[in-house]
Amino acid sequence: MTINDIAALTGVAASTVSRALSRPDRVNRVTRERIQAAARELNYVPNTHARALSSGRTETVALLVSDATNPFFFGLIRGAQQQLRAAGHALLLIDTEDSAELENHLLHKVRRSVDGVILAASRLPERTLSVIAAELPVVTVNRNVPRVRSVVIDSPDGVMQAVEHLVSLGHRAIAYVAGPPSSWADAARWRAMRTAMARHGLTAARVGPFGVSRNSGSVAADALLNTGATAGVTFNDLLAIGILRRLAERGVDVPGEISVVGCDDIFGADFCSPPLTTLTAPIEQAGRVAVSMLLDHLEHLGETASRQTVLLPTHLTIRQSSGPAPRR
Amino acid sequence: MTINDIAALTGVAASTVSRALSRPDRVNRVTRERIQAAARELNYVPNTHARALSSGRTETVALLVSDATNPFFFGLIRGAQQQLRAAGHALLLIDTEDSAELENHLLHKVRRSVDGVILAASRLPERTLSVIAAELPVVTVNRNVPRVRSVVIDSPDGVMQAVEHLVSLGHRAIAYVAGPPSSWADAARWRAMRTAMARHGLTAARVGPFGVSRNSGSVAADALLNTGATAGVTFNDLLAIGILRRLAERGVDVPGEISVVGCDDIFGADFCSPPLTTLTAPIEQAGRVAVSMLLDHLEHLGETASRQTVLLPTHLTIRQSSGPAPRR
DNA sequence: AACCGGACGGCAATCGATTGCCATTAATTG
DNA sequence: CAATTAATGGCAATCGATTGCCGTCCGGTT
Repeated sequence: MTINDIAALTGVAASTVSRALSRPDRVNRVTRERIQAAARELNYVPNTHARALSSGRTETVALLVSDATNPFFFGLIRGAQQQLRAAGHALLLIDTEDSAELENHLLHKVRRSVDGVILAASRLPERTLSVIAAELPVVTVNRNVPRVRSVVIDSPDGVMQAVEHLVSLGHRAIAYVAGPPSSWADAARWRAMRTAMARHGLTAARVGPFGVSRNSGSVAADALLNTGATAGVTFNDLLAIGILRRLAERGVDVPGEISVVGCDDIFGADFCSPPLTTLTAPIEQAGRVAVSMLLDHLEHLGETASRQTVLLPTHLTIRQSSGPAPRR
Repeated sequence: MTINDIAALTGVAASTVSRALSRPDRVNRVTRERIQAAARELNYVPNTHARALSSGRTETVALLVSDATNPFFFGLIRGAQQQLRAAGHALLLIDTEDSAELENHLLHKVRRSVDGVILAASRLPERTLSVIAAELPVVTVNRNVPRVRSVVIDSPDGVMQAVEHLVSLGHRAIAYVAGPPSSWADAARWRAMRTAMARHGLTAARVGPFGVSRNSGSVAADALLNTGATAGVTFNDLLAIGILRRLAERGVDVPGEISVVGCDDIFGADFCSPPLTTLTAPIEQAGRVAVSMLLDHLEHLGETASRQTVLLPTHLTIRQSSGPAPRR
């Protein structure tokens, strides 16, 4: 089942078999068809590693996520996987465990064994990222670095919508519940939050940073209550759901006493209790777009990129975790 | 940054470098250390593909899931990923889109590029599975095939617990909400359900099969109500959560009018409303164990396996979706 | 002194495909 | 009709590591 077996069987040279299979126009129709028939017959599958070794193309893309258990990434993985399969590429999934060091280490390790990488929620400093992008095709998700192509979900815009929503409901004291300090998205959201608040002559409170797990939600909920805010916008839904649970435990009525707005609209946001008002992000699409950009880039290496950054819109999905500000 | 560069730099043959790095005891201490130092210096990372080509070992394992969006698999992916990283192996994630054909096709495709595969929720017939297992190290999850090692989550036992639970609450008419017909686990659960019911002189109703998505939950809920059952045990939590939503829409009180028990205890099962009574499965552990078994098998190829099947216990986690049977 | 065996390291084949280059043949053209 | 060009397919090098085999050196035996 190697190219040589087929060559022997059809009485041509191995190189011809190779061509018949990968550059069909380079070989005569009848020869080609004979070869292809034989290949099909023998159930031939080219050896990925041999191909990679000689051609340099691996047909494999690595997707680095900071935490494989975070439902946010499920959509991303799904989208990426879909698009990659359509292109006949494989998906190497890598969990960086939220550590910049590990991320860097693993990146170096796979550098030579993939065609490119997608960095979802990279924790790497901008400089490192630039270096890596120079030696390996990279697409980042939710992370903007000069000269590195990226797909970013426009949650800052969404955060503004969220603030408008809350302000229109009479909220004046609104807090931002922060996520990981090394998260670019976190910084962007906080910035947007302050801007939006300022527009109404208000200033946003801020609590955190918190880890992005439901457990951190307990601490976050308590901190949120301490600010005296009547509404909180959280870094992501996981945190928000955790907060909701803690508030329920403490007997705090949501949205009666406090409103909570999440971010991402992950699996579960629509059926937690109360269902979460959140910024719906096109996560799966982000995964698909990231792959498309990467593959596109791979095909036109050397050419100047048409578009370096794709901004995906979000919208506020209002459910039952947000409501009118309580009367004082 | 190849083995040859290091060889040139240290003035030894490439073969010596290779040995110094992979079979340290085959080379003199001082030579070895000189080489290792140089390797570290140059930030050398062996080329995966070259290594795979000559040695046959790829240090890569494929994980095939039937649907990457199903939260059940998240835990599995996570567990597998963890264990693989610990062993320095890579994870190739493959989504078979619930199609036996595609699964088979993709398996053949990756056959030569991985050391082994983990089949989570395989849709393949037993015969095909046997054939594949003969030519490639395989570990299945939740699927029992002779001569193929596997880790199975003992949900049949859990189903019995669930039935006991429901019967003790006064339920007599209990229905099983079935999943995909090609799912081995589904068959096993249904069997367990009938056995458990029979023990009490009862017979279980059965509705389905349904696809495993929340949307199928709507249809399933209606079908479930039609049976007149006062309780339903579902193939999995995703379905159960979908059912819960539909029941809420229709104004049916859970557990007042009907009890619902899920299976797996996925993310979300604890915070849907009402929180779902379900069979808690050690999913992440299953992923870890599957990888361990596979790696272990790889190390002792040829030897007779110590244990072919690992059975992981489940337990019933009682939440608020199950309660006393309604009075008639 | 002759011999033996182990430690060490080099040589070269090998894994399976890709690809630049060249030879052959056929077709086109002035 | 000679000559240029295009189509086709083979040869052999190459990618980067691994590994079986062999030679050399050295210390220890008898």
